[in-house]
Amino acid sequence: MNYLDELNEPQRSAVLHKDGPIMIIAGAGSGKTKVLTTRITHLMAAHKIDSFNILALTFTNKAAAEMKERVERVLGNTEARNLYIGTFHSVFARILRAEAPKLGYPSNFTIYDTDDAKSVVKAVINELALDDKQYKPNVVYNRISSAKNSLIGPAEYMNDWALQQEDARANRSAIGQIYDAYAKRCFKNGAMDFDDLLFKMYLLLRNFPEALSKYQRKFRYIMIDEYQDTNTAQYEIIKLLGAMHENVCVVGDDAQSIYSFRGATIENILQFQKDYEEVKLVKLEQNYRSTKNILHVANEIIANNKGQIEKKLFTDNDEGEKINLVRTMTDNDEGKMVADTIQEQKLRNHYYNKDFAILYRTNAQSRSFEEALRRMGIAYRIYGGMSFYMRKEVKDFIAYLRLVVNPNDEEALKRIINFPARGIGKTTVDKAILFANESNLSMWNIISNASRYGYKAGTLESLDNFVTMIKMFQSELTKKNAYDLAVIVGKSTNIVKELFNDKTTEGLARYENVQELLNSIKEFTETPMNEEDGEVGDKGLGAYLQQITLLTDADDDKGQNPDVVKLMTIHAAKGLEFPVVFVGGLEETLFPNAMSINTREELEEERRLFYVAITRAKQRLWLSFANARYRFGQLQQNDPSRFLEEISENYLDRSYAGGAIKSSGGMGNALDRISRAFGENSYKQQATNYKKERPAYTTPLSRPQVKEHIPSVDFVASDTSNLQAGQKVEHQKFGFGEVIKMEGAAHNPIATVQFELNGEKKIMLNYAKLRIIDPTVE
DNA sequence: GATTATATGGTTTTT
DNA sequence: CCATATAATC
Repeated sequence: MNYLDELNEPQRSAVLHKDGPIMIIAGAGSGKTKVLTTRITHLMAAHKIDSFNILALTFTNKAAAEMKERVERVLGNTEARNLYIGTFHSVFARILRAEAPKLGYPSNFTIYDTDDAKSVVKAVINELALDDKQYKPNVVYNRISSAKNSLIGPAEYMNDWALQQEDARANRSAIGQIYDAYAKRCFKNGAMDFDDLLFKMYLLLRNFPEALSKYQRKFRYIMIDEYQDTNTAQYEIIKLLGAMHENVCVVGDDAQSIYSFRGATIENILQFQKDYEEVKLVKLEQNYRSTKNILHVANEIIANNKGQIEKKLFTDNDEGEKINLVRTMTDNDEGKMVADTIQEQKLRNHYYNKDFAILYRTNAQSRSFEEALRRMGIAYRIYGGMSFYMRKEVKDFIAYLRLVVNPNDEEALKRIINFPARGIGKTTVDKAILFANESNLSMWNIISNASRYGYKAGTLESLDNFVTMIKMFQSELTKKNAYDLAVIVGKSTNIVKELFNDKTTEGLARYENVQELLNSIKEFTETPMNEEDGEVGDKGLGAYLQQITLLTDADDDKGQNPDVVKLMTIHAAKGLEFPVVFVGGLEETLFPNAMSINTREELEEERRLFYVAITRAKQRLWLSFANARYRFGQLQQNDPSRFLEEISENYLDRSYAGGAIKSSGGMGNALDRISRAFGENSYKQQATNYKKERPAYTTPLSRPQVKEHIPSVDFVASDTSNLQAGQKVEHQKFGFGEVIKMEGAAHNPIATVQFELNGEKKIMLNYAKLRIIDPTVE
């Protein structure tokens, strides 16, 4: 049991606590995952608790996978496979799938992602003949979502006086009606949205005592990660599940609560102690992650929030360096500064790409970082934003698969009934939807009996062909695995062929995405699963679809280059750590965000977010802000973030001008003077606020003027040993061009290239990277 | 009914 | 700036 030796005192007491409720307040970097995994291990190894009886819920698949892996490693056997470790959503989806009939749902129900759900909301709003300017689908969806997260159903919503008042004041009193129609539509479609996975789980446990007792008996030990981010629905479910054994262990940090917009409430932490007679409380306050400087600044920031659970984070780690604070002129300069600095740090301190993370408040900020990194040839990966499964071509393909599994899935049907174009247009579809609503049948039901509904002969034929095709797929459902069936779908619908024939760059990318999708389906069918007795642990399409919607692109790193700089929002970075962290965009209106400065609660959440960002860093931390940045396509001036003023000056190093150019008197100043002369505002700002400050970081002028060229996404250096005159090439900086002549010795070949943007250049092939565009020369 | 041109409006964060 | 929605045209 030597795993216990690696723990400090409070950690060990948390692990050794076996029965009864326990709450662990775990500061940033205090080893909370270690405690959770060790506790699971200990329950199994020392107390002989059956792995089937342990439930651990996390917020991300990644966290779940990591926990499982760590338990497995310590245990040294495959017992960990039987643990129920997963996200709230995926674990509940799995349970709901088994129990769906109780709720009147088919067990192959579809899971609607946010896009699908909003589209249903929109359709419902139109059908109710409401104005979508007044009832913006986004707004309505958010209200429905938060109602569900508070366990308020349509009927309760319409009877809730406060909610009705609120909606009436906003001139949106029909939201309850929309909610009702939306819920009914989802039910008819055999679909649940993300929030339903929680809401229906709650209803299952509340309304079906035998189901409740079944899962209460099964989950003798329950562990909850990131407890500060649970919402009412999650809280009530945990309470129900844990009521029999009361072996509930929650781990959280009130200082890192950043999901209140999703209904999370810190109240759950305070409430937890009141729910049980005696709750053991453990505080983990030793930080093993960051330097003293970084931790000090983090503590300093968070101290500005009122009403926290008292704790004092400390570390035995080194002092470390001061925190770098860099001002740049624009968001593009900020990107360049970060890229330059990464380059420099790699050389100076021997970091790899994977040691760096660039964090930001909003997804839109990734652009300038991305461009700068690409220009410097630094490998990177953006997490979040548009995920793979949200891309149009991928969603279209998946819509076919969804329809095959669940023909009542109207969203899927609408998506592909005329894709690729097969002469079933808007009029036809609208008519079908109308019939469907009138008769309370599914749209699929209408079109598969189209002859009864008075369609014209031509339309009827198109519909029949479509229905026949889908039915053909369905007949293969039980005979073929997910991959084989997907291949048939791809072939019969012509999707793959059509994309293949599209030779534009985007078309190529789309084709590759669909291929990647097929690969992932193949991988799914070939990977053995750890399904439990009796459950539908099959390799069919239904099983595949069930998991896919709950994946985010942060979850699959497989097959990707592991040595990359990581870019993500601060929200997405929660729970992660990196040797070197850049936090960009520390400006008023951006961070804190303009949407979140109206109440103390909102502002404090922004501050916690900043706290989370800082505490991701292990060794070095850069904070940056730009005088001006593009927003909505327009240059916008911003003041530096108020949070920066909360850091004491002696922990900051403002001298850092970024990358190779430490400019205290050279280029930067000159450029600064120029920009002052140009922009009155920036001048004023500098004169008032930044007298003492270093010049803003700007791109050095010393390099020859090169017309901007952003390398292609797929830029890879080609083998140029046989390069010949006449071939077309791409250079990372100079852009596209044609080789005019070859010269130089064999060991040092030189190509003269005529570039479209930058004229004739001599390129030494031993050093330059060229991508050959057409390898064949006539 | 399909394809193309123009308008509009939206960025906070996510399972 | 970008993506999607609507209008205009074939």
